[in-house]
Amino acid sequence: MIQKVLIIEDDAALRTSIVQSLDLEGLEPIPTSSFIQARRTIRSNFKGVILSDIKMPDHDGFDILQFTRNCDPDLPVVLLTGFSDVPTAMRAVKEGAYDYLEKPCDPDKLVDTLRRALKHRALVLQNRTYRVELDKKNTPDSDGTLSEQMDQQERRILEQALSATNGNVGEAANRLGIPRNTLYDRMTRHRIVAKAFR
Amino acid sequence: MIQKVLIIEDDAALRTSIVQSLDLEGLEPIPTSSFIQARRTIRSNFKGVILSDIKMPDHDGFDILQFTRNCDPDLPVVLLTGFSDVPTAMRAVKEGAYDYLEKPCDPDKLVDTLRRALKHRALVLQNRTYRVELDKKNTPDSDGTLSEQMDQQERRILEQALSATNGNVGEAANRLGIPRNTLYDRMTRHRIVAKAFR
DNA sequence: TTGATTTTTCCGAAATTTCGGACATAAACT
DNA sequence: AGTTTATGTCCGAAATTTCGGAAAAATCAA
Repeated sequence: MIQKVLIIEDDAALRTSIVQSLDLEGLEPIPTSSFIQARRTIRSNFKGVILSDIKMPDHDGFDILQFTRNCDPDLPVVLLTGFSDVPTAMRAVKEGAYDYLEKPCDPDKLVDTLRRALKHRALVLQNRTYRVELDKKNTPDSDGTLSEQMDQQERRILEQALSATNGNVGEAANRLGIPRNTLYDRMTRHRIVAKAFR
Repeated sequence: MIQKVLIIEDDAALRTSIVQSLDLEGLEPIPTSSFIQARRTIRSNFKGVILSDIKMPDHDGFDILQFTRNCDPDLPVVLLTGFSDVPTAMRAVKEGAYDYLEKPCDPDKLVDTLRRALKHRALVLQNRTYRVELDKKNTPDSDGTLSEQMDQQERRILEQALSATNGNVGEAANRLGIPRNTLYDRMTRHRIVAKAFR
């Protein structure tokens, strides 16, 4: 399970306190004190979420939000907002922030929210890998000579049968419903050796 | 995008108010006044989320939570909790509720939370369909004689080439790099007729 | 209908593949 | 060393596939 939390918070005391809360709950805090510092960690395949103060000396939450969304629109950003800043935070959510928390915040609530965000992130990432897997399975058609395509397929089947039988040629031949010799013929044609599957 | 929200709330006034808020935001509220009534809607492939009062005359939120989790552990349940009941709600979250809201609740916050839950649900459902798709693509291997598997593959390639050329056998043969006659041979073997692709 | 064009089938020789059997080799076990 | 077991190669007859040429059938246009 992914559980990194990139923290962007200039107030050192609050930062340490958050780190402690997360550590206690088995999450992996990555504390930073500024957007500049955090920047290089924000990537499209970052295996975690972002927790950022919404108001900081050099940058505000919207910068971070924009940068992050540009980098990966499905990377959750949770904002920490001061007492009177709730409307701003709500606006930020409308613009794509995942959630917000009011600043003197209950550690439990913080962790709950982050876990939700992390689960969301995990789902998105898994979704992506599934998608590329499916693409891989769908594309291999449509090009190459018939004999080339058939050769490839034959090679795949042979390799699969061999690895299923742990490199035992005789048994693989049985499974494939062909005599042992024929399998050897085909293996020779494909330059496959059983040894590679043991 | 999925956007159903199964509402379980015995207080009619509050229920209507919630329905209005959701309607306004383009969600699809399904109002019910009791667990019994809501029960039949809760299924493992329900394309939405559940919003339930945590405390009601006949049942409490934990019943609903348990029933729902039993039915589909990835079906988000958002609980509505009274003013003094926050600790209970937090416990419910630990036990698998998706989130909770304190009862005199801001419609915006309500909708934000539900949207998060819906997004979560959408991801889970899409994930599942991807998974079965992948299974479908992965399983057709590994069984059947080699010649059977090759036949299937050949048939697929042939049909694909033919449909790509709109049923023109000559052109299909060109693409496949074999003489027309050979393609006819193979088509005959597979009982494929070009006419079917025009 | 007639003639031209395309699609499909038929034929048969050449090429390729199959597969049983024999054999050489290597590793594992007694 | 001797036995067993599995790998990998070679041979050659039988079976299957390929593919050019030609004939048959279908389609189309005038």
